[in-house]
Amino acid sequence: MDTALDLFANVGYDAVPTSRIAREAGVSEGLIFRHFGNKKKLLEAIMASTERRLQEAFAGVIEEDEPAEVVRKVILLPFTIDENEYDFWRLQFKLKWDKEYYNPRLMEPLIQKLTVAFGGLQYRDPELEARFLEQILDTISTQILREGREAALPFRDLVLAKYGLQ
Amino acid sequence: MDTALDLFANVGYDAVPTSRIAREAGVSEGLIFRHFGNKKKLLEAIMASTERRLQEAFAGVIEEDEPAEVVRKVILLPFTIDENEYDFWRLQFKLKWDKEYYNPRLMEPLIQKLTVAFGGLQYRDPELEARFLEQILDTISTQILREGREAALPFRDLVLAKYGLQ
DNA sequence: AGGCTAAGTGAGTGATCACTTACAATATAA
DNA sequence: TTATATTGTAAGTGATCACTCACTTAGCCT
Repeated sequence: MDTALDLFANVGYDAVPTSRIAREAGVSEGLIFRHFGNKKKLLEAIMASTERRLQEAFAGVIEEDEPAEVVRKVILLPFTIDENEYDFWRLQFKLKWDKEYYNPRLMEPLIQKLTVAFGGLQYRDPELEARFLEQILDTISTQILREGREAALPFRDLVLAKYGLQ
Repeated sequence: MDTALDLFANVGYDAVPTSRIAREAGVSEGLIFRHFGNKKKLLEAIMASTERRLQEAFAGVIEEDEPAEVVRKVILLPFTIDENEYDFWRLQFKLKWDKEYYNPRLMEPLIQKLTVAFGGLQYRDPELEARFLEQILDTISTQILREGREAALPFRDLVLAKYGLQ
C-alpha cells in the first residue's frame, strides 16, 4: 500500500501498472490481487484512511473554543501536516478532479466550527467566510505539496495578518 | 482534437485509449497517428494553445492602468471564461499536478501587473499580495470548473468586498 | 507430529494498449 | 485528363495491461 500510494500520487493511478507496484514493493503481482481483489480496491484501501486522517488533523481545531484561536489554528493547519503524509495528500488533491473520489462532506465539521467562530467574531456572513477560508486552505495546501513548506510561509503570515491575528 | 480534449479533461489522459478517441471522433485510429505522430503529441497539440488563451484572457487586465480597476478585473477574470472552454481549463488544472505540464511562468504577466497595482494602492508587500490573489483566482476557477459559475458568485462578491471594491 | 488456514508465488490468460503498414480515396494542379 | 500529393482507412503488430490459477511456503493450534 505504501508503494502504491507513492506511485499513485507521483505517477498516477492509470499510469502505473500493478506489475510495477508489485516489483517496487518487492512482492509478487498475484499478492496484490489476493489481498485487494483488484486494482481499484487497492486505491480504495489507501483512500479509506482519509476520514480518519482528516479527523486527526482537525482535532486540535475542534476542541478550541476561542473564536480567534479557531481561525488561527485553521490557517496553521496545512503546516501541521506530517511530511510522511505528503504523498497521501497529493493523491487526495489529484483525485479531487475525479467526481467518484471527491467528497466535500468530509470538510463539513471544519466548516461548521469556522462558521461558529466567524459568527462570534461578528463577521457579516459567517458561513460564507468559513467556506472562503476553506478555499484558502486548499490553496495553501496545494502550494505546500507542490513547492514545500517554506514557500508557503509568506502566505501564512499574510493570511494571519488579513484576519487580524498573529 | 475536440474529442480528445473532452476525454482527456473528463476521463483522463492515461485512462482513455486512442481507439476510443478515434471512435468518438468518427475517424479511424490510424488517422490520429498520421496527424500527430503519437498520443503524447496529440495532448501537446491541445496544450499548445494555452499561452494564447491566457494572453487573450489577460488582455483586458493588461491594458487597464487604474490600480483598483486592475484588481477588480482580475477578480472577475474567472467569470469571463467561455463555457465552451471549460474542458480546456479543466484539463489544464488536472495537469497542474504533472510537473511536465505545469508552467508557472505563464502567470507572470498577470503577477507583474498586479504587483504594480498593489504598489499603487499602498499595500505593504505588493508582490506577495499579487501572488496571493493569483492563488485565490486559482481557487475560484477550480470552484467554477467543478460546480459551475453560479456557485462561485458569493465568493466573487466576498473577495471584491475584501479588497474594498464593488 | 500432523492438519488446517492464510500468505505468497510464478507462469500463465485473453483483452487491450499505442502504434505500423499496406493500401484506397480524395483533393490539387498542370 | 492525368500525374502527384494529401488524407484517410482496415487490419494488423508486439508489448503490456489487469487479473487468474495451480501450486508452494509459512504460521498456528491441538
